[in-house]
Amino acid sequence: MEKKVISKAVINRLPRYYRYLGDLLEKDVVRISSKELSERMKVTASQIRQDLNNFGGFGQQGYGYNVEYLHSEIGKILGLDKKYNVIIIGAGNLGQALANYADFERRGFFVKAIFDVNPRLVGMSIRGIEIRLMDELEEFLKTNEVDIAALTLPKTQAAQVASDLAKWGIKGIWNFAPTDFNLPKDVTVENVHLAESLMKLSYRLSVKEKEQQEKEQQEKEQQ
Amino acid sequence: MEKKVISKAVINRLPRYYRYLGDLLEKDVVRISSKELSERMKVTASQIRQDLNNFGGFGQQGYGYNVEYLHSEIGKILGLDKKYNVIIIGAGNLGQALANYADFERRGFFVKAIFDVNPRLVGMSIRGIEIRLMDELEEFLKTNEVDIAALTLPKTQAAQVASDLAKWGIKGIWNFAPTDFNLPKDVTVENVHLAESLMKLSYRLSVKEKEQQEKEQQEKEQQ
DNA sequence: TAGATTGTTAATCGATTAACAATC
DNA sequence: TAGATTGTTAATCGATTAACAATC
Repeated sequence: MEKKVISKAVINRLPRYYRYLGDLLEKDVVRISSKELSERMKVTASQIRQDLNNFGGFGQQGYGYNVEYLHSEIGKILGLDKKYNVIIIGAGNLGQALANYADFERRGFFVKAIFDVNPRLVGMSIRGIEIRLMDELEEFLKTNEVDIAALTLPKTQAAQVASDLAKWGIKGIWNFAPTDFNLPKDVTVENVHLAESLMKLSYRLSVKEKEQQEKEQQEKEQQ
Repeated sequence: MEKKVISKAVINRLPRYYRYLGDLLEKDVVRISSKELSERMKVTASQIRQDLNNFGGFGQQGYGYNVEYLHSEIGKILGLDKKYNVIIIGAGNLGQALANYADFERRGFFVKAIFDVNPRLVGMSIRGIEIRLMDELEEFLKTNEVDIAALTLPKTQAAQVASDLAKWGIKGIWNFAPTDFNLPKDVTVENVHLAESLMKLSYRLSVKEKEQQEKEQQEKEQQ
């Protein structure tokens, strides 16, 4: 059996293809060629075709790709044809932001509960989703099938909670805490490190600033 | 002049080095070798040395790296030795979450104002940061030096606001809207696409599920 | 059929890893 | 000095791009 492992670079690009195809679908575009898509997405047509052919031949020679079909196929590849039960751990602003983001439901991600250590928040609910005390987490996981836990809590608590979650059978963690976990390899962790994203921005800003300064310096010297 | 362009892969790793070194610093670790760091970070020692030597020789043969010094040097490379004035556009949950995240200040990012189209929010303030009406944005940018605008608003409004910001001189955009912008190349955009991150997680979960199913299938056949 | 565009192989490019001389 | 570990060159590996035959 062809056990083809798809490279991480390809997988990182798939959601972006999915987004662009979804946008085209909304604009009622029926077909698109790799060339046309490449111009919109600012990648090479070659890369698009190469990427897609990791999963199968979705196009047709002389025609291109059917937008609706390709969108749906990439959705399947990304596992968006399934439903996921999600819990949010940490009812701070970020946790609440995720709970409020109804758009995730459209993709099949349903927030079932929010947990927090703060007893004052207990009983509150966001879009009908109840905030519960952390103490109830283990029991909740016994009686509810949960696919993904989003961790929006302080770094100090994150590691402990993550290993508890792994112990209690959670297989998917969407981690917003600025730390890496050491978990059994059957647990999949996807990190969102906001601080690191911001640092990449400041890196690029300061590189450009330096370039600007050097340019000005050169102009001065030429006088 | 050696105009060495640093590869994107290297830059993506820098904030993670910075985080690990910061953690070591908190634990009062004075020195670390590339080998030891590589074990903690689960990358090769070779990669660490190769990455760092893009920017200079920060280590010492036979000794390793001084944690405090290396941390500080990477901070400078990332532009964290400077201060950045930030505005947040979109006072929804995510915008408020960012405004409340005091930790950014520790890195030199200061939120100066929050803007929203909703007049009801105007006058409210978060951690002393005032929420203002979008109409005031242009004027605000004339009288305040703003380095970075965080865009936490709906996709429908994002593109227009982004091009306004570019027009009004903003050079750094931290974009949380699920869309790409087409801006002059002197504007640096760093994207945080949460939905895409979640899709990567569901991809990996569904690949593992498929593997699991195949395994069970094989076991059945062997009987 | 002629034209267009895919799927796929081959060539190129870049990034990672290995190896080791330099040196603290 | 001997041992350790860097900085850096060379080898390997993987990803991207180019090219084109296949085919709609």
